[in-house]
Amino acid sequence: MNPEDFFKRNQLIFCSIIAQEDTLFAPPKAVLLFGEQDAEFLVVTDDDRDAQNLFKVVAASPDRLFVFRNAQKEMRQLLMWHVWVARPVCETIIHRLIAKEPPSDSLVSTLEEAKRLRQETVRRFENAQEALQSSPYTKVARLECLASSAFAHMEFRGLYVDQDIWRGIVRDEESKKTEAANDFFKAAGGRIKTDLFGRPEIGLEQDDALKSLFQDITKQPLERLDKRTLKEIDHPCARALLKYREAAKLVSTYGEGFLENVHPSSQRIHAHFNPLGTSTGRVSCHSPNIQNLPTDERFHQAIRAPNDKVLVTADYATCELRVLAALSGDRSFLEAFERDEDLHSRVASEMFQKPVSKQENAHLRQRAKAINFGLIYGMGHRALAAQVGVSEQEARVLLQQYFEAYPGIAEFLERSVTKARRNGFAETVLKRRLHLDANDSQLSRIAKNMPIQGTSAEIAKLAMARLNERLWNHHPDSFLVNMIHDELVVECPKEDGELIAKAVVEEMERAQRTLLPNVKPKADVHVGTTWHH
DNA sequence: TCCGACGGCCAC
DNA sequence: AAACGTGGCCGTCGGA
Repeated sequence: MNPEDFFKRNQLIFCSIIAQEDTLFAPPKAVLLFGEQDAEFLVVTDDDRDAQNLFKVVAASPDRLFVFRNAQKEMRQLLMWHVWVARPVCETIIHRLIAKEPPSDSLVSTLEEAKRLRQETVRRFENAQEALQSSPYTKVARLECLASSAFAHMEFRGLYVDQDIWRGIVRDEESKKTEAANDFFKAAGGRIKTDLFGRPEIGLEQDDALKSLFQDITKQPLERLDKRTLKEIDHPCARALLKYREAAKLVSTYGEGFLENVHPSSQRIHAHFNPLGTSTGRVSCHSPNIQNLPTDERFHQAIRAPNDKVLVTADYATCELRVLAALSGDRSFLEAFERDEDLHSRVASEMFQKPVSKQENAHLRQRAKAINFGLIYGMGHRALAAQVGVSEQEARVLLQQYFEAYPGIAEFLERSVTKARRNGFAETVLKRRLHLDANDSQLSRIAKNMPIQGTSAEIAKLAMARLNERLWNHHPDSFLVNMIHDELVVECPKEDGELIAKAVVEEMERAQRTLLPNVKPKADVHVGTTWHH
C-alpha cells in the first residue's frame, strides 16, 4: 500500500521496530506499521525516502496515535531516523499502571517475525485498552505516554560534560583523600597497629573497625558512625575521617567510573530515565544517575554547553509547597503565593507573632522552613527537634503553634491519612495510586507525602511533554538534557537563550496551572554557559 | 568469583 | 540518626 493511503486510512497505528541490536545509536533495519484491520500495513526502510519522510511528518503531528510495545526505547531508535512521535501509546506503561505483566520487549529482528506478531499485538493491546478504560488510570496513562516522547528524546540527545574540568576536580579530591588519610593515621597514633611493613591494619573504609576505634576514643557505645555522629566527636581523627569520606565519595561515585558513561561516539552522557521508577510517580535515573550530581559549584562548571551553545536551567519555586497549598486550599498559603511572598517568613511571623524575613529573625524563618518541608515527609516532633536543634518538648510546641496558625494544613494531612487508611492506597491529582501495606506509622507518613510528591512529579512530566513538543516543532536546535524532579535543563544555541528561557518558564508554569488551577505557578530560570544553581 | 545485604551519602 | 518522603551508587562483608 502506498504511504499516503495508509496514513489516510489509519488513525491508530501499530509500530514495530525491526532492529539489529539494542544499542543507542543503532538505526532500525525497518519499521512495520499496521492498522487494526488485517490487510493494511506499511514497511518503512532507510532506502524508501518517500515513506520515511511521510512517516516523519505524520509521527510528529498530533492527529495520529502510534502504539509501541515499549515507547521510550523504540522511539529512541526512531530518533536515529529523525522521527519523533508526538502521540505515542505505550503498552508497557499501560500494563505497569494496571499492574499487569508488561509484554517482554525483546527485539524483533526480522520483518517476518514482526508480521507474525501482528494479530497477537492487536489483541493484547485491545485487552489492555479495555482494562485501562475501566481503571482509574486513564489520565495518568495519557500523561505518561505523552511524557515518554520527551524522555526518549532527552536520553537520545544526552548531557554534555567537560571531561577535562571534571578530571581536574577528581584529581583535587584524590589528593584531599590522601591528605585526609595521612592526617587520620597521624592523629590515631598508637591506637592503630601496623603490619610488618608499617602499614596500618585497618583501612578508612572498614566501618566496623572504625566504629570500635571511635568507641575507644569517646569511651561511649556508638550506634552508627555516620557524618552526624562524627561531627559530634571532638577529635582530630573524627575531623580527618569526615574529610576523607567527603573526598572518597566524590572520587568513587563521581570519579573515573562516572566518566565511563560518556558515550564514545557522541561524547555525551546518555543516562537511563525511568519515568515509572518510583512508587510515588517520581522519575528515577541510572547508569549514571544524573539526578544526584553534587551541587558543588565545581561540578556545575563541568556541566556546560558545548561551543556556541548555552544551558537554560529552570526550576519550580517550592513546587511541593504549592501543591500542599492547592490540595489543602489553605487561604493563607494561597495568599502568600498569590502575592509572591516568601512563604517561610510568612509562616514564621504568623506562628511566632513577630516580623520575620531572611534578614530579620532568620532563626525563626529557619524553623518554619524545617516544618514546612518536614510536614511533606510526615515528620514528627522527634525529627523536627533534631532538624532545628531544640528539645523534643520544644518541637512539640512548635508543631502545635504551626497547626494552630494553619488548621487547613493539619486537616488536609489528617484527611490524607484517613482516606488512605480507608482506601488502602494514597493518590495524586491524576489518580495515580500507591497501595499501602505498611504498618500504621509508616502508612501515615507515606499517605501524607505521596499525594504531594506524586503530584509535583506529574506537573514536571506534563511540562516536559509540552516543552519537548514545542522545541521539536519550533526550535529544533534546542532540547532537554536533564530533569531533576523539579528542574529542567535545556541546551540551545547561544542566540536563542532568552527566547528558550521564556518558552521553558511558560510551559512549566502552564503545566503547574493545569494541574493546580487555584494556586499561582512559579518557575525561575537562568541562562548561562554552565549549569546554574 | 559472584551476589545480596548493609551502612553511608549524593540529589530533590 | 530518628517516628522525615523518593531514589541510585559505592565499598565492605559474609555466604555460596
